[in-house]
Amino acid sequence: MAGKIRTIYDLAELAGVSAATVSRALAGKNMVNSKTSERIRKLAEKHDFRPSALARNLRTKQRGAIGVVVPLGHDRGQHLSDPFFMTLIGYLADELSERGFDLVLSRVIPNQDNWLSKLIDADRVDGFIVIGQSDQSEVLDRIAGDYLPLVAWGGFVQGQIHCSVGTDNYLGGRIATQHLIERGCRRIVFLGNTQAIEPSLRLEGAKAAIRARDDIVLVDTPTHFASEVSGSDIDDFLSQTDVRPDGIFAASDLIALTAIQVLATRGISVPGDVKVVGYDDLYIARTSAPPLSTVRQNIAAGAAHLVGSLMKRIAGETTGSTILNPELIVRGST
Amino acid sequence: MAGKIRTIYDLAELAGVSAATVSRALAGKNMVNSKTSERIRKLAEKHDFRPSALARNLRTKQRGAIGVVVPLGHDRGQHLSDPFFMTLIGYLADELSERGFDLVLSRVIPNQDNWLSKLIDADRVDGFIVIGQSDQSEVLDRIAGDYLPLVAWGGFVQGQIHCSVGTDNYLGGRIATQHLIERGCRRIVFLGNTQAIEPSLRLEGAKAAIRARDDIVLVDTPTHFASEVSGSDIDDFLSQTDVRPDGIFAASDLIALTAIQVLATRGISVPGDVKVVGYDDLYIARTSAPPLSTVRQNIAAGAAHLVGSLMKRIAGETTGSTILNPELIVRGST
DNA sequence: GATTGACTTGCAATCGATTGCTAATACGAT
DNA sequence: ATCGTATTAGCAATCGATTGCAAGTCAATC
Repeated sequence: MAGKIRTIYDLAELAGVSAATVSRALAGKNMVNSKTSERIRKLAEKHDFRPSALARNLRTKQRGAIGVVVPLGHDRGQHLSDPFFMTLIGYLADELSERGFDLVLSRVIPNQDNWLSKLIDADRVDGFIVIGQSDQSEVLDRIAGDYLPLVAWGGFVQGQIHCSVGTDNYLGGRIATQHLIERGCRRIVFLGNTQAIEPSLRLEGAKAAIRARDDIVLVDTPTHFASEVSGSDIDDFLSQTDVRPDGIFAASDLIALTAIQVLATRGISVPGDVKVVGYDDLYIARTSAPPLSTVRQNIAAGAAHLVGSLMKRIAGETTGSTILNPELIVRGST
Repeated sequence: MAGKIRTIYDLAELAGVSAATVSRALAGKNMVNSKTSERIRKLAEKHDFRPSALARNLRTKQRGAIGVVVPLGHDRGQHLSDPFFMTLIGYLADELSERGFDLVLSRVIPNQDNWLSKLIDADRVDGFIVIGQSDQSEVLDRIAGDYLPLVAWGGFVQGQIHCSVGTDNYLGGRIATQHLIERGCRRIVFLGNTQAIEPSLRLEGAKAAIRARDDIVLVDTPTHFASEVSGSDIDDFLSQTDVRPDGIFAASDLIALTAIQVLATRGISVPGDVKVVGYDDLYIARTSAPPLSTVRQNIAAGAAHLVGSLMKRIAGETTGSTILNPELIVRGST
């Protein structure tokens, strides 16, 4: 009975009009008489009929979906569970569904240069949001010339062609380090993997903060850190270095918390012996012991900008990159 | 030049055959002459042409995508960033893309009973994986009669109609509690929100573990705990209760770690004064201080079973629920 | 009474594949 | 030379919408 209505033709027959009219009525075009339109709408509601999105997409060449892609190598560990990415994806899901788009999630292992072209050719989505460009900036730049609807989260570097949204990592690194200096730190260690663009910018900022001071030592990152820095990495590093740090600037909250744990096992107190500042201001930063001082990235705002820019690009406009301001949040660890 | 090939008709013209032949050659049907087929394949490769998935889907009524849906209320906090779910989603992404399916992520606020029907009616995917059924078990059961391709992660209860994959929460709760008892705990607190099915089963298991013993007290969960239990919730609870616990069984690693932090601020040592056991065995359980004893859920295996069952159901078979064995992992917190 | 124009509606082409059926060709067997 | 049987290829319908264009209705205007 009620299950009979599958297509607009069925509904058209039921309503005694043509499929074209049904299509227009359901699409809310004011081209049709308001009474007819209303009647059709009621009927559709009653049989809870929804026109096939697929057929519409074929005709209109719109997909109604956005690809969210996280490039990560298997050799780099299980990245997709990174709480920062996940929080961002959560907000993206909200923003996109509000605008009627599905979110198609892909994780790719960028071992071939054409991973992005392949995704684009598959033609299943209207545009892409790339999260965590890591070291794939050239790939993005190469594509950006031909393919408009693509926006990336992450660091901005002078001269880049693709559109990115992110916080000012350089500034974030600087204010974090300045904060440590103000708290009296003189031997500062930076923990993070500088192969990815964002951490390396944060390190640059940190260097800038100590530039004018010759009483302060910044210990550079050993670049062999995996992007998911583990406790033993940090432990090894602290054993090797002859500088006993009194301040740690970590490139993420996760690294910072790991560092605090490692310090605890060595009997070093935070913030007594060493002060620690993180990056991101995730939920876990608030609940840790001690609560973590950190550089806040406004993830909700970031998601809104990513989607906003992408929508403009889908509409054919070009957009510039967006750089949000990071904000220092001072808590118990410094 | 190279950009001219958009449809199989273009390619057909180029190859001097009909579109039907191109379609069959590209689909790998052995109905076409192998030389013709090879030639067409080469040509497609050269112009890197891929037939429109959309048009195919319209014709074949297959979508090539799976909906992964996380039901959560806004009033229940930002659930999507729950590290357990996210780890699971990561594995699901792998399993699905291996089988050529896209992963369409939706978070829904189940404030209307028809959230699932709406998703199904939208007809954009071949099937659904529901993660974290929480209190929506009836909704799933109601749908399960009519709609085959749906599998849920989570607890299994006798008599349920829908297909679920999960660990034996009852058993997990029992072995966790037995472990605490063996370690000498006599006043045990369960922390978790028993409105959701999984935690409530874990609590049942815990009760079973102490049933035979009358020298042991189990303090029930206050049900007003939000599903994302916060530190202050736990703090409040510990203040209210007159039983000073010597063992805590937390319904998730996250809750367990939060509890350990709260205890630390009260000057209570773990595992000295109180022993704590968590649930899930996430990455964070290994790196916490002290490392967390916990009940391990094999997430990778779970993802494989979810996708496996779903594929069978898409093919028209029915499948029973899968119950994986939880495993106690003993670390420093007990 | 004819013309105009604003509103509505329907016809039919189109998006880009897939596939049942038919037709043509080749090859071996009788 | 004829027939039977595989092979191989093409025609045309189909999936379920959208939309440009044409046509019809009806009231207002000249």
